[in-house]
Amino acid sequence: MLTIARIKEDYELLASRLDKRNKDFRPELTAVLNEDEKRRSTQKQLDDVLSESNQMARQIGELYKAGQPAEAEKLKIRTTELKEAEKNLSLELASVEQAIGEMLAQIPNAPHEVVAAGRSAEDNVEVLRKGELPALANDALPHWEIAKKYGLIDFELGVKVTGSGFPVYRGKGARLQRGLISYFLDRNTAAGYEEVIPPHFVNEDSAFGTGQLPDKEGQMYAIPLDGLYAIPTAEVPVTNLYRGDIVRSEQLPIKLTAYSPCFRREAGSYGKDVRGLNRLHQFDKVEIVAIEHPSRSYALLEQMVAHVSGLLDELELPYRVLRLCGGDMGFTSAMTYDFEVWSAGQQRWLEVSSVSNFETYQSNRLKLRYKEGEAKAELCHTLNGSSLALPRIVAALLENHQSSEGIQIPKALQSFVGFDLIS
RNA sequence: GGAGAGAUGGCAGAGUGGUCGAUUGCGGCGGUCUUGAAAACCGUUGAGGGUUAAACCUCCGGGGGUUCGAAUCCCUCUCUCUCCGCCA
Repeated sequence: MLTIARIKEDYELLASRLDKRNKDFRPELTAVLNEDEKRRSTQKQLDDVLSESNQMARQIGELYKAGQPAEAEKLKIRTTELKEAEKNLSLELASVEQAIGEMLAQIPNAPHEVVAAGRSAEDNVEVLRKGELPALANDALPHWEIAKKYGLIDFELGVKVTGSGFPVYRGKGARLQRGLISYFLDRNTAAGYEEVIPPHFVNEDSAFGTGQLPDKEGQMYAIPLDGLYAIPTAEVPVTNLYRGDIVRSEQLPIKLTAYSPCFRREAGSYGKDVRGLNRLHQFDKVEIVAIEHPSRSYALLEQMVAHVSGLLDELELPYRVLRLCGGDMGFTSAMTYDFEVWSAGQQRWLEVSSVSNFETYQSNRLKLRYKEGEAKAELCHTLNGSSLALPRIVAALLENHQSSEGIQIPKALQSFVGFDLIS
């Protein structure tokens, strides 16, 4: 969430940045400030009442000690009034605070200065394009046909066991998954990310901390009996490792990487976009998460983008990098780069990674701060990105690297999967 | 799943109704001493709200209650530990 202090100080700047999202948030921002005025005055009234109560309690104690219970009883009449006032003011304060919280939750992050204003994916800015689009034979297949032909993935079996969107990987298909996960993790740790294995379920506090709750509740699988949610991405448990912490500035940046299965309900998805591996309810992903000092977070974002680019280079996949426009960016992000690989069998671009800087939007919810010297604790910046999401990478590998001999495995991957050809 | 114990500041650990936001130790920071370091000694050291600054208010796992007054008493939830049972 945005902080009230920042809304107050940088009102016009924030409002104009938010304009990039193609909506005027001035009414919302103003409402928050008004409500905050109310909060402060209520708080003040309550504090005064509490202050008087504390004084009276002290006096009463002293009177009892001095053997003057009659005097003490007299004072108690006033404390009864104070208690009533305290009760009312507390309720009022709680409701004002709740209102502020709900209002702030409705306001997305303010896009960074360089982010283009825009309405939809049409307005995204391509910042990099790399690799040759392969010229495939006329009988080239989409990945779901290839997966079937070589017995790599069984979608029907997944339907029987669980439901659609839960594929079963077999043989070299399964081995390819495992190899890719190892490959990504090794490359990430070599780049300075600490490997972690997080829980695959999180509690409500964690889901709120990274912004899945309340807005995306319907997108997560829930286990109401235990108050848990299946993670939609490792970002959630990994970022929440530091929820509520105050780290010392020397510890920054904190860089973490984690493999996890990801679970998404994808309610409302249908059609050719969800064919094969394009969109699944369960998929594997290796994530990178970073916590950084505000002054260096954008430099780190660029590093993360370069790192992910390096992976795609090694996988010999043609790709492009887009800086999302305000209208296409996620609710919590200040700047996002999307990576799309070319799917030769489908003749379309597939998103395989999204690398974002959330600035203080997440850390404000997480109460994740750093302390520099003796200065007051300040909010950290949080970043994350996929490095990488497996299914569409697999789709692109199968489609782009197909030939009459079979599927050629890129050199960088061969030692991880243990073979160089699927045939 | 059954029985018991517990949850206090970065850590350890006092505190069982009235100047307790909290004794003390360790750690951290600053200083004295030293060529430098260690040791010793002195000082300092939680977070949030609020204020020009102060005053002031809140926080002793979460929530509720008793009381003029709660870290301390009661209820409840969560979590941790010990023992038993079960088990990858």
